[in-house]
Amino acid sequence: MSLLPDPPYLQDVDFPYFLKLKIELKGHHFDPRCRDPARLTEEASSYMPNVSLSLPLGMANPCLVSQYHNLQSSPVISVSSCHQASYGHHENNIAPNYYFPGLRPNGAPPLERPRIEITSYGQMPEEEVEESGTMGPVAKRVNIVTLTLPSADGYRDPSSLSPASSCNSEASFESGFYNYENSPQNSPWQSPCVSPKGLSSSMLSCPPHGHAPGPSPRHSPSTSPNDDIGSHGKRKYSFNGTPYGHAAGISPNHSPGASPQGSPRLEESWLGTTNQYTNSAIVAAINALSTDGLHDLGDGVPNKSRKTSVEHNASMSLKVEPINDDAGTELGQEDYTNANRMPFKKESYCSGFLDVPPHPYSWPKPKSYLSPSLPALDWQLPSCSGPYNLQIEVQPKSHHRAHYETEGSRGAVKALSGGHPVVQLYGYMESEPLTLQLFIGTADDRLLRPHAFYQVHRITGKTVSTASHEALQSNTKVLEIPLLPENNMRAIIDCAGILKLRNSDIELRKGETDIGRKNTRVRMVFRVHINQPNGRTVSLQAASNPIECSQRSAQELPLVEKQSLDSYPASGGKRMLLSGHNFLPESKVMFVEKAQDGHHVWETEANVDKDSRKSTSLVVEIPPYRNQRISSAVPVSFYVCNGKRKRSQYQRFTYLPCNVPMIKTEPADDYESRMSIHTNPYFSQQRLPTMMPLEDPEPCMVASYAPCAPRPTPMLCSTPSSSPKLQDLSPVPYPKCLSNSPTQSTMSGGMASMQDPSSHHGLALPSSPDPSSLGIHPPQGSPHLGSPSYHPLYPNSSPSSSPTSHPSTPGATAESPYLVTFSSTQPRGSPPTLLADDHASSALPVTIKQEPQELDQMYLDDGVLLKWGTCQQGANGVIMGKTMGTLPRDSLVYHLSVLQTFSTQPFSKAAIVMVTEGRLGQRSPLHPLHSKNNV
DNA sequence: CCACTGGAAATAGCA
DNA sequence: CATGCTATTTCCAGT
Repeated sequence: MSLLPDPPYLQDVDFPYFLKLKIELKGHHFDPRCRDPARLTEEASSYMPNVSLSLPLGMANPCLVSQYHNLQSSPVISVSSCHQASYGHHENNIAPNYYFPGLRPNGAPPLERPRIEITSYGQMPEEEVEESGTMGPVAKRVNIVTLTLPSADGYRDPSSLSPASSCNSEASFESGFYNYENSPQNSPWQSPCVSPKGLSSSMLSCPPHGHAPGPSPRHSPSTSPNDDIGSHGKRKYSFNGTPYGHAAGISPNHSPGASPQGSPRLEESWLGTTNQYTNSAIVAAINALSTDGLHDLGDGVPNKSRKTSVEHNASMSLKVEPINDDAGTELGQEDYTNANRMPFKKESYCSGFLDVPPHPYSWPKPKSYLSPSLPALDWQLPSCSGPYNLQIEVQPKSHHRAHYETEGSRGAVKALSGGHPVVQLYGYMESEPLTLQLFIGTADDRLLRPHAFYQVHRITGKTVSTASHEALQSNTKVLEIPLLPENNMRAIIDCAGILKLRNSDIELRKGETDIGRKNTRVRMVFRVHINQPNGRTVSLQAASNPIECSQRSAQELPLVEKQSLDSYPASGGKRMLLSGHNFLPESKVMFVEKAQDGHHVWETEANVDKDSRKSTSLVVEIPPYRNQRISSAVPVSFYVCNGKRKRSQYQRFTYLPCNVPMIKTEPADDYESRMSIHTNPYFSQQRLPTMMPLEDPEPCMVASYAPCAPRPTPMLCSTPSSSPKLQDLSPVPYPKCLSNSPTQSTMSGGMASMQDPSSHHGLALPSSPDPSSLGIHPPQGSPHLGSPSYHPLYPNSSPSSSPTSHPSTPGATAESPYLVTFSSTQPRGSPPTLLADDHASSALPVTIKQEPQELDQMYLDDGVLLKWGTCQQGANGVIMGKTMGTLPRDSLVYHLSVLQTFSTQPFSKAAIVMVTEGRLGQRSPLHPLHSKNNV
C-alpha cells in the first residue's frame, strides 16, 4: 500500500471511514480457482512479502489494521487483492499490489472478482471509472484502492449473496479492508458453491441493483433512495450509501432501512472513528461513491424476490443501467451486468455522514502483524493453548430476539444477570492490546461455523462502553473488540446485537445448503489471535451457550439449559433437575431412544415433580431404561414438551449398566465416538440420537465431555496435539460444562492453531496443489467423517507443539498428531479426513442424520460422500436402484429440492435415498428422505 | 429523537 | 386446491 500526502481535509480521516466512502465492487464472479490451495500458496509466496512489509497489521485483523492505519495518514490507497485483474492495474499506485495470498492463482487468468476501490477524496469523481474485471481494471486514479471482494456476495458465501445480505451489507464492504475473504485464512472452501438451484451468478446478482432506470439505483421499493435507507429514521445513517448503503437501496427485498449489515449502525461504527471528518470530505467521498460494490452485494442473490420487492425482477437484476449522477461512477457495462450494481444517490448519504456522532473510542493499534492469514471462521479452534485461555466469563442470555433489517436494532445481547457477556483472555502478559473477534456462529450439532442466517450487529451509543469495529470475513460480519491489558484482557460485550437475515434471501444463495426455518439458535463466537515471539500466532476461540433468536421460539419453546445429571444407571428412579425456560405446568419430559434411521426405538414419559415446577426449572424422575441388563452405556435423549411442536431440543442422557463406572475419560476410538465428539456442539447432544447410530452406544461420549471442566484461571490446556479428541468438544453439551460459563468456553472446540508467519498465509497447503486433494475443505458443511475434531483447521496450522509442521498435508508427518487421510478415489473436493490416529482412516459408513419430523432434508454426518440414489428395500435387504447423482460433500444438510438439483433424473418421493461413500464404496444406511412423505 | 422493546398482525410455508 | 397451523417478517406503539 502506499501512502500519499494527506490532503488537509483528509488528514483525520480514518481508514475505515475512508473505505466506506469509496468502495467500488467490481466483478462478481468468483473463480473457484481462487480456492485452490496450491495457487493460494503460490500467490502468498509471491505477494505476501509486500503485504507484510507495508502493512502494520493488527493481530486479529492484519488487513484491517494495516489498512486502517495507512489510510489514516493517506487518503490515497491502492490495494489490489487477490485478483490479478485488479492488481497490477493500478500502475499509479504506490502499492498497487496488496495481495491477499491465496486469492489468485499464479499466472492464472485474472479472475473476475468484485473489487473494492477506494479513492481518496479528491479523486473520487474519477475513480468511478472502472473496467471490467477480467480485463484488468484500469486504474483511473492513483489513489484508488482496489480490493477484490470475494464475490461481494452475502455475508457468508462469496459466491452467492442473498439479496439482503449481499446488497445490504454495507458493513461487509466497509470492511473491505477488513475483508478477510481474500486472505488465505478465509476459507475459500467454506462455502461450497454448490448451487443447488444452479443459479448463475448473474442470476443471483442482486436484482435490486438492477436499479430501475430511475435516478438512483438505490431505489428501493420505497421509491426514493432516501426512503430506502431510512424508513426507520435510519436514513440518517444510511450510510449505506456506501457499499452497504447500496444494499439497502438496492435490494428491494430489503427493507428500506437496513441492510443486514448495513444496519444503520455501521455508519456509526465508521463514524465513531471518523467523526473528525469534515463535511466536505464526506461529501466528496459520497460523491465518489456512486455505484458501488453494493451491486455486487447483490450478486448471488437469488432471483427469487419477495413480493415486497417490486423492483426485483430478473431483468433488472441482470442488467443495470447507469443512472444519472452516479453514472459517473459507473462501471463498465460488464460490471453492471455482472454485478448489477446500482448507483445510489450521494445526497442521501451525505446527510448520514454529517449526522453521525463521533465515537469517543480510538481504536487501538495493534502491533504490526505480518501474517495476514487467520483461520477461517469455520475452522475449529481451541479455547486454550499453552498459557492462554480465552473464556466467556459471563454467558449471554439464552434468548435474544434478533432484529431484521426492516427493524430497528433490538439492542445488544445481554447476560442473564442483566449485564452483558464478558470475555477474558487469561495467560496473556504482554502489554500489547489484542483484538477480540466476535461473530455469530451456529448452535446445532455440527461443527461450529458462521451462522448463515444471523450476523453480529454492532451496537453503539451511550449505553455502550465497549468500542468495536465491524469487519467482514468470508461474508461473515465480525465485530472486533479491543482486548486491553489495562482491562486485564477482559472485555464486556455490550456492543453486539444480532441481525436476522431473511431465510429466503440466504437459502437461495449459491452454495447455501442450510435451511433457515427453525434454525434460530446461535452462539456468540469469540476469537483472539496472539502473536508469539517466534513469529507464530496462536488463535483461540470460545463459543457461548446457545442463544435462541426467534421471538416466537423464545416465548414458546421450552429450553433446557442445564441438567443435573448426564447419565444414570438403567434402573432409573433418580430425580434430575432441569433448568431452562418456558417450562409449563403441563410440560412433559420424554425420554427417547432412536434407531439409526431415526425411528424411535423406545420412548417414555418421565414423571415430573409437579410441586417443584417452575417456568425455569423442572424436576424429573429418570425413568428406568427399557432394558435393565445393558452391558454398555446407552445414549438416549430426552426433551421437554409443551405441546405439539413445542419441544425443546433433544438433550443427551446416558443409561449406564448398573455396575459400570459412569465415566470413561478416553473416548473409544471408533467411528461413533469420534462422531459424537465431533458433532457435539451445544445441542448436538440433543440431536445426537437422531443422527447417529445408537445401536452401539458409547459411554465414552459422555466421558468425552468431562474435560470441559471449567478453568477459571489460566492454565495449560491440552493442546490439540495432546488430546485431539477433546479439541472439538463444544461448550455446553453437558451440564457440567453448562453450569459454568467459563467452562463452556473452554471447549469451544478445535485445536489451537499456530500460524507460521513465514508461510505468509494460512494456506500452507503445501504439497498438494489441489485443495480437494489436500482435504482442506470448507467447513460449511463440514464434515468430519473421520474426525470431526480435526477439521482441517488451519491449513498451515499445526499443533502448538509442532507449529511448523503441516498437519493438513496429506500424510502429515509423524510429528503432527493430526493426520490427514486422503483417498485418491475420494471425490474431488471431498473433505479430507483428518484423523487423530491411524485407525480413523478405516472405511466408515456414511450416516445420514435425519429428523423425520422435520423438513425435507437430511443430514449427512460425513462430508465424504457420495453418490446417492434411490433404491428399493427388499425383505432381505436393500436393492440398489439408480444412482441419482453425486452430492458435493461439503454440505451436511440437504433439502429435497437440493437433491433434486443434483439429481440427473427425477426421482420418486417414495424412493429411499441411499448415500454412498465414494471413497470406500460403502453404503450408508438407507434413509427415507422424508419420513413422512418419503420422497 | 432515538434506540430499544414487547406485541402482534401480516405473510409464507408446510402438512 | 383449500384449510389449518406454524414459523417468519413486518409493523406499531410504548418506554
